[in-house]
Amino acid sequence: MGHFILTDAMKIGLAHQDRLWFGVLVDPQDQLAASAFTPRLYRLDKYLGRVGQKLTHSKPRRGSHPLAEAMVDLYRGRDARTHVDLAQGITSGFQEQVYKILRMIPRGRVTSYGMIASSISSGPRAVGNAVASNPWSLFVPCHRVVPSSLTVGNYSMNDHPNHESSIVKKELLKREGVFFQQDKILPTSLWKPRGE
DNA sequence: GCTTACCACGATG
DNA sequence: CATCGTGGTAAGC
Repeated sequence: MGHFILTDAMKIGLAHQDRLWFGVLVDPQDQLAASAFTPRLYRLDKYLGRVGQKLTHSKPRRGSHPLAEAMVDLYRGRDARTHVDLAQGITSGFQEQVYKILRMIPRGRVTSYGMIASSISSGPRAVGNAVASNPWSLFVPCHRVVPSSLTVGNYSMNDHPNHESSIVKKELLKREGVFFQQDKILPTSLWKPRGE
């Protein structure tokens, strides 16, 4: 039986965004099965509930969990924990390859879909697909992937990508120390994955 | 099983 | 701006 943990509403200091909900799904071995944050509570419920249902066949419950706190810390730009146990075997092999690279992107830096693709001999759209279905929001930093144009690009937050989400992505990157000039990221902040 | 439509992309003109 | 190539997925036969 798994745990579906939902944290309290958070108020955060963005101009266009006055609150966010954070939640994590933790398996019986205390490994992180999924994490999500969104302005719409029902989306969080829906997403984490669905993953939980698939994984555990049991009703998740609400409560508190240190990982949820860690998630909020990450959101606020603090590096709470250096290591988090991620549940294994819930993503495809290709996704694993991509997520492994995401976890190497240093704080304060970004990389591009295309650069990841060439480092694993794949295509940028395929990488986009994988990045978009990252189950471990914030813990696996998919927000550090941007288009080759060095604009912030899209971010879905378990919804269709939209403007609000892109603002969140941009604020996250700024807080992590990525350099912007207007809406463009400076090339200094670009990090290149090592080839295979 | 196979086919197709859909994409958080990229290169080109 | 438009268009096309592209690889991986999931949903539909």
